[in-house]
Amino acid sequence: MVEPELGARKVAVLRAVVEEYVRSGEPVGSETIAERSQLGVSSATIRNEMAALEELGYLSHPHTSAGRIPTDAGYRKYVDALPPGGKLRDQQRRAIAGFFAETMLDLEDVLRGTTQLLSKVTQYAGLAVPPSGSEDTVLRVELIEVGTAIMVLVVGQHGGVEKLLVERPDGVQPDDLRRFERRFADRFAGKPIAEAQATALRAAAESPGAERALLLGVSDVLANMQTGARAHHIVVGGVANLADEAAHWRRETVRRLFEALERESEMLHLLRDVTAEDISVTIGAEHPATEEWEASIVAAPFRAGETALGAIGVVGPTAMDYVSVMASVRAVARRLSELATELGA
Amino acid sequence: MVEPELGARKVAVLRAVVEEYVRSGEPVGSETIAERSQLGVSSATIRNEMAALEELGYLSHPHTSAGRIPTDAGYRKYVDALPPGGKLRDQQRRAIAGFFAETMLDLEDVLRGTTQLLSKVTQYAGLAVPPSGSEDTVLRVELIEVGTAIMVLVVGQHGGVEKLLVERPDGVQPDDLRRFERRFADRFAGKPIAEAQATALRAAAESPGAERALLLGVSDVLANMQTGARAHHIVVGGVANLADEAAHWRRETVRRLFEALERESEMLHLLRDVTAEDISVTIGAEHPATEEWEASIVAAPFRAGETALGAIGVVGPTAMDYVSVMASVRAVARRLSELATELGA
DNA sequence: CCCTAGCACTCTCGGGGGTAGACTGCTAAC
DNA sequence: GTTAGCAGTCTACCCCCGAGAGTGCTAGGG
Repeated sequence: MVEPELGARKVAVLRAVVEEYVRSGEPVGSETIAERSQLGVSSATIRNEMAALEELGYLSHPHTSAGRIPTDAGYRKYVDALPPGGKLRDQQRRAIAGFFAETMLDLEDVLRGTTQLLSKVTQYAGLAVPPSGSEDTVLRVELIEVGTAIMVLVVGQHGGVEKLLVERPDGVQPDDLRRFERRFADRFAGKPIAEAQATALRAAAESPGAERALLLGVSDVLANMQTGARAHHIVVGGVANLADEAAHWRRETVRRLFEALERESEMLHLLRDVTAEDISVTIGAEHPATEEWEASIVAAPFRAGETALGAIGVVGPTAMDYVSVMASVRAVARRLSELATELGA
Repeated sequence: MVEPELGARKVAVLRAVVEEYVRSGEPVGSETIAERSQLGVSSATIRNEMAALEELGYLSHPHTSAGRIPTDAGYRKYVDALPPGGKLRDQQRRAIAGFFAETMLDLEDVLRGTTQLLSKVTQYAGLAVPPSGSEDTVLRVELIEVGTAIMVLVVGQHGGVEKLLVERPDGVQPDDLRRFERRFADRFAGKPIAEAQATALRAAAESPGAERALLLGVSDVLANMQTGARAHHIVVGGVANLADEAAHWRRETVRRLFEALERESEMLHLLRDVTAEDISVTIGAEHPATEEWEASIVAAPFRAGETALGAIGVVGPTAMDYVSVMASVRAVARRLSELATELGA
């Protein structure tokens, strides 16, 4: 694709239009831009620039006598042209600092809180994808009698816990459980989840009845740690903001958005893909998922040390305050990484 | 309060108005009722009855030349007059049976699925309150090294697991942990959560540094099992339906509803209160919470054997299909109780 | 005494028409 | 390259009006 090099003034006009539209929610006219932007040119000049920007596909026109609104491509251009280090408003900075000053030691709680923090700070909805566990290793395997069943419980190196009840195999005694537990410890402890899972499955095939059933249980639990259960869920906070900010969202769009948040899987892919970069912005039609609901997603990964754990982000209308949201997401991701590094070290 | 004894025909008219309004979403006229209900009287008679019902506070009038809509009191009267055993539509029966035919062994997953089932079957949103744990007893206490911290993990008799990371006290060795673990087992195993928590707290006061820190951790975990963490969360499914059915809900109302679902606490009280009865219906202004968002909640408790565990329910507009929703909630609660009884036995 | 037919009355909803206002795009001058 | 000025276009809004829906009331009938 040819990247049309825009003049500095066109960029300035585009920025002014985006920011004014985000602020007011209404199509922006040339007069407004001429007044509010510090460009020192008349509205006629702005009109010419706007016409050019429309030609280039960055702005559009609801109808002849209306002002301009940015297209998805326009938002993209705007975001890409943004100066790298965004500033937080004091209030936001304080909210974020305050949140991370509290001591919280359970990652799940932290993420839940994080989504609420993001939604409070940005006025949109906050998202978080918990660690998938695929980088984790097995720390401990426990077999515990619960009622008539056996609970298979695995603890990961990063403090993740996953459990499953399996039917108690006939004739298994408490002593047997302890014996199995020791055997499992020898076999699995310290191994990466995926490898341990494969081992468990292989071992199950060669083992007699009782141990077989338990090994299958272990395998299931490990499978869940990798891809299932906790890891398949995204954490969402502040969804009420979506129904509100929705002032200029159609009902139907809101409904679709909620459905997607509940289906989780596509949202998950979208956020997982983010893990490679520093911060990523997906705008409207750029992604089949977001196209459907005219939304943008700003997301950033968080890490413990060098290993990527998960991602956090914000969903909002394409007409969102990108500067502020990007700064917030980046700041929260950084703090979260620090916290995770500290915990996991 | 004087209970005005309504004539049978008034009850029939009220029922017809409620059902027609729920079906169509529009104010109902006397003509419509005369045609569709099998009362065999003319619209003029219906008009008289309607005027009387309005006088009694069961119906209201958006404006002079509009039909009637039920008031909250009208819905209440209608619900109370409903014949006890509601019938499920075949499709609903099948969906419910299918859901419970799958083997699921983790209560949390089951509840999550339950809310989605309810929302699918009723077209409103499904709710569930997990067991509070206050009826639970301690099955096992584990101390596990995770990174630089110690994870305190407690398993309850019903298979609930709760954990917390605490900082590792200075100079604690793996052997010490195992020693503490044995001591904790002697002290806490088999005791009710509340009692164990009190014991842990008392013991902490009398113990030296290292053990003290861990006992405090145990106490915190037990406290969470009773009232915190998991128990403070409600499970919600199918919220997208609220933004949809909202066809005749104001945006603002939808937003408030979502906020409440996220705040959780008031919703929780509302549902906890339900635990006493068989099935409970809260309509609009009957409860300060539901008044604000013009919604009704149909809820029922579920039990394992004799002990009440939690509750499930459905939130929807006051103009909901009570017959169908009540039948569904009742059926799901019954199946869920069976399942829980089986698991906990 | 209850029910019903009929009718006058009320009020909303939707469409038509006309206008004010907001922008644009163009042209011509600087 | 920029700007002032102006004609042209399209929407949003207001007002008005008539159709239609539904009520309440009254008078008559079983």
